[in-house]
Amino acid sequence: MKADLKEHIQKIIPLTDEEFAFVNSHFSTKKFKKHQFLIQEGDPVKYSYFVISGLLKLVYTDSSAKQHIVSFAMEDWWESDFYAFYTQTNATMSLECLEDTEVLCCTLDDYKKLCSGLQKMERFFLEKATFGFLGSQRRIISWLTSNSKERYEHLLQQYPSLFQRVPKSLIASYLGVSRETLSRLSS
Amino acid sequence: MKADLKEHIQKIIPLTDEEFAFVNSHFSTKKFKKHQFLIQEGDPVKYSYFVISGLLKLVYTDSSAKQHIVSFAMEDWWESDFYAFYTQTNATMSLECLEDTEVLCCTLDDYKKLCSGLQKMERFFLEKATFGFLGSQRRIISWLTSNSKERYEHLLQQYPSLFQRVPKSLIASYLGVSRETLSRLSS
DNA sequence: AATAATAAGTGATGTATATCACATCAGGAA
DNA sequence: TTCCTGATGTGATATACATCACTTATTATT
Repeated sequence: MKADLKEHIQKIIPLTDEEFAFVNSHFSTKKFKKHQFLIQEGDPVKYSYFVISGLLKLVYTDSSAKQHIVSFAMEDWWESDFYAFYTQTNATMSLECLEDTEVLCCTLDDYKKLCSGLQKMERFFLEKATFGFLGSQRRIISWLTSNSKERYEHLLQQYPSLFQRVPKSLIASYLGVSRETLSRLSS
Repeated sequence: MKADLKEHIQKIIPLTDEEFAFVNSHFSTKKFKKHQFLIQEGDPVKYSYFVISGLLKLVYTDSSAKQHIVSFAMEDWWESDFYAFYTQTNATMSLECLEDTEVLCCTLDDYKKLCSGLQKMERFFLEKATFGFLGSQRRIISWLTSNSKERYEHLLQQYPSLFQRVPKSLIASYLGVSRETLSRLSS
């Protein structure tokens, strides 16, 4: 299972077995069932998660109790309420399983030790953060330049598997349109 | 002028004079006049920029030649077409002066040397990338949860000075509404 | 198997926003 | 000055999308 993490890191930076043992010691494994919460809005955020298997949704609930999908997290993705995690404040979002899910967990303390103890890991996280930023920027550009139908088709093309795994109402919420509109777009 | 950079870095990580001299040696200074381009769509992106004074717009031009403001960059901000910069590909966006602007320039090569040569700088850039990501995520959430008027008011409250410095048509483009709609919102 | 809950499609209607057209005003260049 | 360009406001109209209401199909629960 933890072999997944090693491979994931190696895509960016090669690690010796010894180095990986060090990395490994900063993670713990947890399993969750569908519908379980890894993070609940209002609670402290203890971990940053690396998804080994399964699927999660990161949800922001607005003042009128409407839920918005901020992101999905599938195999090989990192997810958390990162703002709350880094600043050690309470969660403003929730993280919930859409399928049975297995994750590796890393506390902020372990994250910092990992970065200080092994410069390669700081490099690794820098690369992750950079491309995370670029991904968000692309999503913003897609908002600015495309209509709902184009955004829908772009997502379909980028993550076809997602459409097999989650109800369309959640896809709609991620795209920022109503489920009725999404239904009409796809027909 | 370069004192600005030192102060900016020190907000995150203290540097000795010697360390700062090392950092400094990886930047060059450039000045641009209003309407000049730092990056032109289609050209290679040689630098990542730190804004000392002035104001820039990062613009994405869509297939129907319509311009969209991806971001503004003011004093103390880092800006570039980061995807093109990191991957050394050609720019898909342009970066243009809205005012006379002075910047510090860093090549990808120097960026890498900075990170390898001084772990503090890798830490610094990791923090910048992380909070850059979080900023973009907040902007996405604001898209998902708010209407145009709310997004307008939120921006006004967050960056009141921007409204003194740029025409409202550009604010509209940043918010993703037409300039006519923005005009009606603000009245 | 029976019942309930969730997912998905679709019509009718209202609303926010884009688009087009035009008027006004300010600042810079000849 | 006079001319031009860019910025801003505002009416009229078109359009994309949300919302509400209802139906049908699928999946989960007892």
